[in-house]
Amino acid sequence: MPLARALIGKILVRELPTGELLTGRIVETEAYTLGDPSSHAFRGPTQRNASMFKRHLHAYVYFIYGSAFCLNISSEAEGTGAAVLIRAVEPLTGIETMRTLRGPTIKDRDLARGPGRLCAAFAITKSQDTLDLETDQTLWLATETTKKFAIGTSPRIGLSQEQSRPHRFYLKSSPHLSGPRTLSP
DNA sequence: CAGAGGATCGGCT
DNA sequence: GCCGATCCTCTGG
Repeated sequence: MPLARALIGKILVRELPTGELLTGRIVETEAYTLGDPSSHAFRGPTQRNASMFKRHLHAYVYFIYGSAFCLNISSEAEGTGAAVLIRAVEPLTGIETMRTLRGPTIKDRDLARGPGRLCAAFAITKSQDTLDLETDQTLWLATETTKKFAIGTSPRIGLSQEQSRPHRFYLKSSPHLSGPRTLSP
C-alpha cells in the first residue's frame, strides 16, 4: 500500500519500437494487498496472476471485459501476491502518438483517464506482462525530484465488494482522474 | 468442456 | 446514469 501512494506523481515512461518516448504523470492508483478478497491474487498464484507474485516493480497486465488491458505494478517481496493498479496518468509527451493509438478526436484529458484507456494510449498489452520496470528498456518509471503533490484517498472503483477500504489514491485537483466525480473532489 | 463473471469502455437517455 | 459488448480466465463436473 505504501507503493500506491508513492507512485502518485511519478512519471510512466514507454519507449515504442520506433524509439519514440511516451510519458505521463501518474495521477491515480489503487492498492490490491495481501489478503484482499477483491485482489486477483487472493486465491493464490495462477498462470494469469503470476506477475503479482514477483518482486516489487514488475508489470502485471491483464485483459478485462473483453475490451481493455490494465497495468499493475507488483508491490511486495518475491512470493507475495500484491500489486498497484495504475488507473490514470496525465499525458506529458508523445501526445499526438497517443491520439493515433486512441482516436483522432480524443481530448488530452481523456487520452489516459481510466486503466484501459491508459494502456491503449501507451501501447501496453499482455506482451508487457512480467517486465521488470527497474531494468527494462521499454517501460519504466522516472521521478521529478523537486515536485510535491497533495494526495487524496477514496474507496476503489468498480468493485462489487470491499467498498469501504480507502485504497484508491489520487493527485488532488488533477483534471485527469477517472471514475465518478463524486469520488474525485 | 461448459458456464459464469469481471480492478472497463463507449454510446445512448 | 444506465446498459450491453466482448473475451479471457478460472472453476467445477
